[in-house]
Amino acid sequence: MARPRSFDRDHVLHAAERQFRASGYNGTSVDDISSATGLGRGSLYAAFDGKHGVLLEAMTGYFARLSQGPRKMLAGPDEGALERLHQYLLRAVHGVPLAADVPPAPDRAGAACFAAKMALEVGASDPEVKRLAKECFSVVRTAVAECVRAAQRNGDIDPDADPDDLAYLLLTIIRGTDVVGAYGHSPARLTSIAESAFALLPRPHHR
Amino acid sequence: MARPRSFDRDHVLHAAERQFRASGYNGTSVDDISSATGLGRGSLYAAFDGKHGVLLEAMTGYFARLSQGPRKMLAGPDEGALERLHQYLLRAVHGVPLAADVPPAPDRAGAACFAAKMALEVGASDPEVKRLAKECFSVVRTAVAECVRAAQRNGDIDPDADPDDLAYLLLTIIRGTDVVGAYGHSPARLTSIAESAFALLPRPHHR
DNA sequence: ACGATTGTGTACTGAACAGTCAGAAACCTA
DNA sequence: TAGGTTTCTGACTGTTCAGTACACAATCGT
Repeated sequence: MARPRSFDRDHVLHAAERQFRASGYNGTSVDDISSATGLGRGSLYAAFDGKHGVLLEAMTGYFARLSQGPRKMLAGPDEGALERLHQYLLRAVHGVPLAADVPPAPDRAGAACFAAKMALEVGASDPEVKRLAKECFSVVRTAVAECVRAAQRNGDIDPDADPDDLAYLLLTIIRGTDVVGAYGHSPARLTSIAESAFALLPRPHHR
Repeated sequence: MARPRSFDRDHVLHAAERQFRASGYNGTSVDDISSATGLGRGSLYAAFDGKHGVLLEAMTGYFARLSQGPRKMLAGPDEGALERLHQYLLRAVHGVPLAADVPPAPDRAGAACFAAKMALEVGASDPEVKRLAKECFSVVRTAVAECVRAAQRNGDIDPDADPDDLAYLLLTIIRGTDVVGAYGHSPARLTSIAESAFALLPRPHHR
């Protein structure tokens, strides 16, 4: 009995995320979002309550998408946990996939953690953004810590090491590649960083 | 025969840097800079050629200031190089000092690498900013690599390890703490990250 | 003390901005 | 096919922005 909406909500949020990534939050105007998504200004305000609403929903969608990665890749039996961590590290340093079907990333700068990027720009004055970014970090860190514990149970990582400490360190490395990868290092170098980090993980003392 | 300028250039750039840090580049208006520095718009344009000029000069000044840190802390004889690296790591994860006389940092979010923050926001469309950020990363990485080599010569780090690989990894960790430290972890956790990273450095095999 | 020269602050301009609104369009039901 | 409801569209508003122009004040050599 009413006109149905003619756009796909997720598709719009995706386009907006790309735009925010490219221009930053304050560097993106509502007209930019309108152009990028194809939505008129009116529809934008009706559906998302303006620019800030678009950001929050885009970040929420990103969070849901991001969470699946580490959870799917890192969960599993104790056996093979170390290798899962290895593979996850190798992938994570190359950025967050923008969609489910594009595993690595076309360019590293555009594949930086969306939450981290927005938090660095406006998080200081935007508690909602700050909170969402914290959640993003938390979900990755928790999944990594759980995988470390699994590897410890399997005897692949030194049982004396604090799994939370290691998870914090690995998360820091992954986020660090967002910064240095975007404006410093080549993909090969990022792989090398991941391999170095993995190689330095504390192994159990033999006997 | 002419009136001398009545403001200290470095002091103005410092205040502008604080403002850019707090609000981001696009989130800072020329009036904001004017208020923060006490300079009128006219003087601002005459001395720095507008907002973008202020940013570039502020980043250049930051770069000069930043460079001194790792160079002073990391250079020295081979003996003690490992411990210098240790101390540098412990300090670096807590941020870049805003001035020479305030060693640690009042709040971690405000002490993130200025170059990294600006590069993440506008680097994609601003080659000058991108270049300055790369230089910042490069000077830290080079100093760290040199210190690693010194520690290797002294027998404190595994001579088979690639010092450049280690330097890239350590730089990534330091930059990563800019992100996670600002919006995730406590200072104590940052110290713990630095200690973990240091502890994992590859030591020489004891015979 | 004077005038040339430079710093300083304010007022102005055209453009871009976020947000609003009224009317046109599309859909389902009847 | 007509009615009612929701979405879409594009134009409009007041505000803010970056950058410029200009008048005034301050300083120094002479």
